[in-house]
Amino acid sequence: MTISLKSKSVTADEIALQLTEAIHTHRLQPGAKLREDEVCDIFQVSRTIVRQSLHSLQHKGLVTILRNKGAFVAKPTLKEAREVFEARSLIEPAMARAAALRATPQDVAFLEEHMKAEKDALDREEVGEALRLSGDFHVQIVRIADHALIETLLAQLVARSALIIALYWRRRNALSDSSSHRGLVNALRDRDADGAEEIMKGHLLDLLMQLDLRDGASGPVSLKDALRK
Amino acid sequence: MTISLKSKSVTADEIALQLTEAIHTHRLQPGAKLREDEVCDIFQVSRTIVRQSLHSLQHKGLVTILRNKGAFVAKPTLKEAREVFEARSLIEPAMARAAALRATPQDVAFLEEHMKAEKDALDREEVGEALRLSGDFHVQIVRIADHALIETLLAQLVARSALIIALYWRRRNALSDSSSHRGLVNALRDRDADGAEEIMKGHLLDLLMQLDLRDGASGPVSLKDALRK
DNA sequence: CAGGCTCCAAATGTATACGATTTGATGAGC
DNA sequence: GCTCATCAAATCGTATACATTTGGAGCCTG
Repeated sequence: MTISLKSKSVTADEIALQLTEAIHTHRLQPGAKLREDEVCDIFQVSRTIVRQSLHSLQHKGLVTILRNKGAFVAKPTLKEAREVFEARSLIEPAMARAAALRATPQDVAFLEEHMKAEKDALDREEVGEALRLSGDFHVQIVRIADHALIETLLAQLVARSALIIALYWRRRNALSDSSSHRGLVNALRDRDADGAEEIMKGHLLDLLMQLDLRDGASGPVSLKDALRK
Repeated sequence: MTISLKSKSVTADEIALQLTEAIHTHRLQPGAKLREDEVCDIFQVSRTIVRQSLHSLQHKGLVTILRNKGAFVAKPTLKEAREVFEARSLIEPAMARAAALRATPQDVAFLEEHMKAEKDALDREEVGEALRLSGDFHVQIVRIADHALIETLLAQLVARSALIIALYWRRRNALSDSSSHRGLVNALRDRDADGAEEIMKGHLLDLLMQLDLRDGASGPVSLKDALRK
């Protein structure tokens, strides 16, 4: 979190992070164009850096780059959306099980704090922050399971999930149903591997079931406005 | 293989492909340094393009880039190696099941051809090509399962697997044990979902069991020699 | 002679300049 | 009035020049 004071040193990662946040909080909607020069002006860096950011986000699946056309916030199809949650369903239950077998009291305390922060964000009606924390909860489970590769991998899937929620979610407030997270923390505390696995499995199935076919298209957004806070 | 004759039109992807092949065939060993200028000379392109390639390979997990230090062929730790195969064990059995339910006669014929090509490569003692085909077989299963996201994902894991084999394999020729692949194709042909899933599970477990703790370090290799064919 | 310091060459990081492609508008022709 | 060719502005792709960092050679010093 050390943000350099020298204004010149805005790194590609920082730009990617801010763009990611804008996407997660729906200030940047799927399909929005990300013109290189515009991003340059906003962050006061050269196109070299901006291009690094955009390519990085493309790898994470948040941005689609079309040669000679430009970069756009990714707009997952319904099939891609299902695939993301199917992939998570393959991975996360096993991670929940492993986490239950490894979780220390410190880990459980950390998750408790995490859930509290999520609830607070919801109470303050900071939906974007709540969404981010809700996704990060799943990543933290994998961290406790001590599986660095899948942690990286799931972070990407979670990032895409936020995008998908923007497009295909039936009822936005459904994500505030934190009973599954509560149950998971309890299972981890009790070293209940089977329980943790089952809860995670059901939780992800719930999420998948709430995907909807409605057309998620909506008007474009000014990039500059989206990044202003 | 095809080194473009028009010196101007070597793309970043082509360079990444050739480097990947050199890594897979162990002509470039884990830890080898990839100096930007050197790669520039070899392919006659600017550093811009080379940097794109190296970053792309970093994302795939084949190359590690250290800031202000340079790019190196990745050298997975034993833990990372195990994680790769654990991740595959979570994903691939389910894909084998899905593939068994969807495989057309054309798909089965394609896999038969694929296995034959692999056997031919082994007969010709083209170990690198055989290794590549053996890995690609797994990716093709996912393609048949019609899961684009996991197909991309597994392709990366398979690429890393080749690296791991270079470092941690107990007996190189073990990969020539193609009976599991044979069994998989049969299961797909017979629409035997349970069988396909079980075979894949066992196959990956076999692979994991053959990882060895021996130190995989070895001397550096000349980059130019590694790319000459 | 060991230790460390300065300075320089080499390699990477970043910005800018130039060229190629796309796009949207304009206007001629049907 | 509509269609299509043409062109200019906008935008992206690539190469190159400049800045920064690193690692080590060589020298000084204790």
